[in-house]
Amino acid sequence: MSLPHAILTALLEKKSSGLELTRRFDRSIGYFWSATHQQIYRELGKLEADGLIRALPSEQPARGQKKSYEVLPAGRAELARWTSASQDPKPHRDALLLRLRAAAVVGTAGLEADLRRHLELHERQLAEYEEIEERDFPPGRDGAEVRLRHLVLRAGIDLETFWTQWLRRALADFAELPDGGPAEQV
Amino acid sequence: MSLPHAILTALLEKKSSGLELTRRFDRSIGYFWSATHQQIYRELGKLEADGLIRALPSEQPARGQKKSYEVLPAGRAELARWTSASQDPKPHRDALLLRLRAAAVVGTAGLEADLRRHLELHERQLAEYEEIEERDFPPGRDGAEVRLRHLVLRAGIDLETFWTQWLRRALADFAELPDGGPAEQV
DNA sequence: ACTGTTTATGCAACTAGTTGCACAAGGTGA
DNA sequence: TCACCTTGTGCAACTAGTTGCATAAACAGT
Repeated sequence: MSLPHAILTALLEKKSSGLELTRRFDRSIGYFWSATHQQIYRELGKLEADGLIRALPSEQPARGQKKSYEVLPAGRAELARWTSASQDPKPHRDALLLRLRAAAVVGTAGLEADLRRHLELHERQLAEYEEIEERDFPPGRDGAEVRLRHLVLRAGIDLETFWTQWLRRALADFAELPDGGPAEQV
Repeated sequence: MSLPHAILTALLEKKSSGLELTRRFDRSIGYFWSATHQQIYRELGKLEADGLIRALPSEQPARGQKKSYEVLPAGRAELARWTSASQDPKPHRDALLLRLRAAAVVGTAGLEADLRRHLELHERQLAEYEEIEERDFPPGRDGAEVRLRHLVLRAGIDLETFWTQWLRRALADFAELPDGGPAEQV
């Protein structure tokens, strides 16, 4: 139940249309809360109906016509409420770890190539984060807002660092395993 | 679409009833693929209908009567197929990171207490993983199956280590921030 | 006997996210 | 000027996961 809050945050950072939001979700917010454009448009409709945001009255709202939104005071209040409310962490689900556990019983055949592919994806993501860090967070004392955003980026960098290291270890382990793995014994 | 495969894996490790599966999801598989008992029973029904598992014919199947399942050859084949097939990583969603980003625009009031609570939860989880490692994976050369399972546990340990360190850094940063944060400026 | 608790199975309704597609406006090139 | 591509908005159906509750047997206490 956090997509509306992700949208409120993005809109507070900058008033945007649906498509602009979609683009920013692909680059920034979406790194830790992804959403498709269909979700975003649906949610914008709900948020507007609930009086948390409103469309900027600049242009006539027609299909194929850009429509920008801004956050209303009620929206900011709701976001502040949600941010400060205590929340339990949601259980994670990670298909790759599950597949490794499955490989322990049905064999590792074919898995190594995909581990390699995942390693590449995580390396690329890590490089992207590090570029953002270099560009947007040069060393030096910053205000609270910048430091908080930097903290979030650090989480992304450290997570990708973890994954690349773990995947490298996994691949090294695979190299020592008998070909095909446990399935041989079946 | 991985709950069926999580169940197949768990059943291959050990034939179980719905409740036994539920318990094991709470302790072990569930660390990276959680599921409620309702989900598990529903999925067991589907897997049986699809001919991937079957109920052990020992006892009469009545409500309130334990019913154990085992994996059929078709189920093992499907799990092997799924494990070796290439899969894209699913986009993550992390409410805590989103809240931090929101806090950058609406203020950090109330957030610190919850960060502290999350830190405690992750410390507890880390301790639990380390206990499991000590108990189930004593040092020494192991077979492929044990090494794969250890690798999965290492991922859990490293992830929890990341979170505890990141949260400690976040709390240290908070201590230096002006009280309440950016909301002050509003 | 009867009350309550634990173990065990399961259905139904709801919420959130995904996938596939449709529609409209404006620009580009043949 | 017609066919096609891009930009922008949006609906509908589907899939996966969550929440709330119902049912039944076994057992323990009184």
